[in-house]
Amino acid sequence: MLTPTQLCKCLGDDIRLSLICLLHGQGEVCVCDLVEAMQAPQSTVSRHLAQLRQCELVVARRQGTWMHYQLNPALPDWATAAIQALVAPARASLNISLTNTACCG
Amino acid sequence: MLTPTQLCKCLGDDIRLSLICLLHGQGEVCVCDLVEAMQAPQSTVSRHLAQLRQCELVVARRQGTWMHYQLNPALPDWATAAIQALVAPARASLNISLTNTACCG
DNA sequence: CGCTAATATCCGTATTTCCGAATATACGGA
DNA sequence: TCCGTATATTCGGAAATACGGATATTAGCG
Repeated sequence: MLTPTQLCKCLGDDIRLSLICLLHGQGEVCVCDLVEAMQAPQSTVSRHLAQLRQCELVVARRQGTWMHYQLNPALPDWATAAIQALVAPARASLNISLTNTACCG
Repeated sequence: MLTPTQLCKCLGDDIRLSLICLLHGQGEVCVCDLVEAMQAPQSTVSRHLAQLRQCELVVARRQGTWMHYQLNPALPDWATAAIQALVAPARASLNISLTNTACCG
């Protein structure tokens, strides 16, 4: 079960916090869009996504060869509240933008 | 200036998160009480306090040989909100208790 | 000044985390 | 069944972080 320390550890990294920002309020986003937005190697993004999955911050759905990620809609309230508080200032300080290329269906 | 990533890094450690919980809603607490509550070596607690000071999450006031710590009352709103969201579940998962021995004035 | 108490800092070591190229896996289509 | 695309995992090494005993600093007191 997710603990506050684990949540903070997950969010205490620029790449992971950026991913959370990209997903927040966006519904599902596919990995290729995340990789492009992050300007980081695919393996790096994938590794961080795995970590977010492991903590159950995000959930993934496979559609053919594509994976669609979204924030776990079943997060505990305190986690949702913490993320909510952080997303806006994180977007500002990390320069987040998602150019929805919709590379996939 | 405090960034969301930095805040999360600070809170992403059991000892530091515990210290924040001990200070939250408590006004000033002196180091000896914190060391006792944490059941950790003094140098370890002091090192983590220094880190929290560096990020300006806490502020310290000297009174004679004692140091009194408290949450920085001038934190940005988003940081206050995030901490607020985390403190209750953190107290539960970390088993926090402050036996106010008031070792010092 | 010398002594003691409270706290901070140093420093060598152990542990954790991060990176990204290479490789593996899963899937759809020919 | 073989191929190409999308994504995940592996792995060795680099970098960051944590630890705690020893030591330094600061203050009060006689």
